[in-house]
Amino acid sequence: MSPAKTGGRAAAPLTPAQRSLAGRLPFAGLSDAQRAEMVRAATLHPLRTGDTCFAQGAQAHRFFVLLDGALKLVRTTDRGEHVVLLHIAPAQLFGIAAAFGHDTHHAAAHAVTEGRALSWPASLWARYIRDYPGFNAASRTALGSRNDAFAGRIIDMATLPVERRIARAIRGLIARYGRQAAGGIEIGFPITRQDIAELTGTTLHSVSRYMSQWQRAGIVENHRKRVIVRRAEDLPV
Amino acid sequence: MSPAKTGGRAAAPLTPAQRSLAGRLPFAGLSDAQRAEMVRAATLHPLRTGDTCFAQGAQAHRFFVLLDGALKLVRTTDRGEHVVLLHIAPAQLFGIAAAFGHDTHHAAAHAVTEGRALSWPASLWARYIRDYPGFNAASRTALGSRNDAFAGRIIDMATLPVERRIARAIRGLIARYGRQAAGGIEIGFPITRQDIAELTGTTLHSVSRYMSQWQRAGIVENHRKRVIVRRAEDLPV
DNA sequence: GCCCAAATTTGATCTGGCGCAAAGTGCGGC
DNA sequence: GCCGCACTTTGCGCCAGATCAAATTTGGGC
Repeated sequence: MSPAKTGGRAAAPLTPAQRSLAGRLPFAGLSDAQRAEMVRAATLHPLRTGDTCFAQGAQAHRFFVLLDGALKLVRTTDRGEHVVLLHIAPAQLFGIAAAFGHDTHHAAAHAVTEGRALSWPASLWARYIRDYPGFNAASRTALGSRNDAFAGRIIDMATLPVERRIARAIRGLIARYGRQAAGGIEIGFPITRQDIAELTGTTLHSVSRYMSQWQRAGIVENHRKRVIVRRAEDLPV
Repeated sequence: MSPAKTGGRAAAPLTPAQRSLAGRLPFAGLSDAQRAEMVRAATLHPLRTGDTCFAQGAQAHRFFVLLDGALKLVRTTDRGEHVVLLHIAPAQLFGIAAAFGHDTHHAAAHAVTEGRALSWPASLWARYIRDYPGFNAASRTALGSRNDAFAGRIIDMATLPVERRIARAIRGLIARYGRQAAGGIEIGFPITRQDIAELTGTTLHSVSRYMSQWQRAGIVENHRKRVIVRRAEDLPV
């Protein structure tokens, strides 16, 4: 009945920084003691743009939650091609090889903005799943929404021509990471044409071509590593 | 402490048929009483080839486990194109909209062989997840392996030419549903060129062309709705 | 054993988008 | 403020694979 029995004796009170983190754990239904326990077990990772949280193929020693910022999960093929599988938004779990029954990470995690993440030793995964319903639910949500996203990607790649795939990818990024900008909504982190190509399974050339076309039509505004969408409703389909 | 309190009074003993089903529930760590309870709550669905377990967009009243046979999950786009998202093998959960937080099924489930499935009311999902660790684990496994499969598909579609996608799809089907046949291993259910096209995001014409090529090279043997692989190691990459 | 619908094969043509090449351009660093 | 690099744009030729069109095969139903 008492899950917070990690140490026999009473734990030291949380520092103010830890207390702040405890309040930001995106797991519902945890008691204060449980939040405290999780924060004590966690490591805080400040992330700068471009940082690698973990590499593809690395031992999955830890699993993560993103607190702030954004990152991308990238899988590299044996022939060196990069595919962006997913972008991670704050409050989402990532690096959860344990959930797939893997002992290595099958993709690399790269920060695309500065931000912060928390991580825990993989050995705690099963315990949190078992003892903390909110954590169990969060892990399930993570898997469920990834499934949705992946299924959508498969449909898109199987049925849509490149132009519309790019349009949908940009719409998706705007929906999840959009922020107000002069004259429209912009994707909330620096993103290159190459990145968009890796996200849509095409080449940076095609991405550039279609986006230039849209810019001429006044639908988007292109800058180096920035995309501002002026009229999302006019992006193809 | 006593989870099997569904009815106040003692439940009737299981019929032999029910007892047999109870033994086949693919959830580890259930007590006999729990197995009995699940079987009593379940509906048995005999499936004939071509049967629809549920349609895309239907209310997700129930979730399922496949006992025997095989089925495919198909999503149809707004423009009427079919994409095969996944094949389901025995012991796998499917129709688990609840796991994604959906209240409708986002794909149709069609039997590709005769077989049997069990289903439960969706209202029991949360209870089983909470009370039956083996069920919780199975649901997690289902989501995890789907994630893996989907991620693989995305990588393939983003980086491989059609011929190699078809080859990989056939390899995958052989690995999961292969059975001994005269002169090689065959895919364990009837499958058309069109089906393979919907599984690889291409056209039946391209599938037919490449498979004919492989047949001329003695790598496969093609029949109507049947594929026998003679030398899997010679399928492209 | 015949008939027919469904599945498959194959040919001919067309084109979206890739590969290659080269010229522009914005931006961080010094 | 200038330099250089990374990112971006654009043109051009080409080809994998889609589309269009038909002929051919297959096996189940009667």
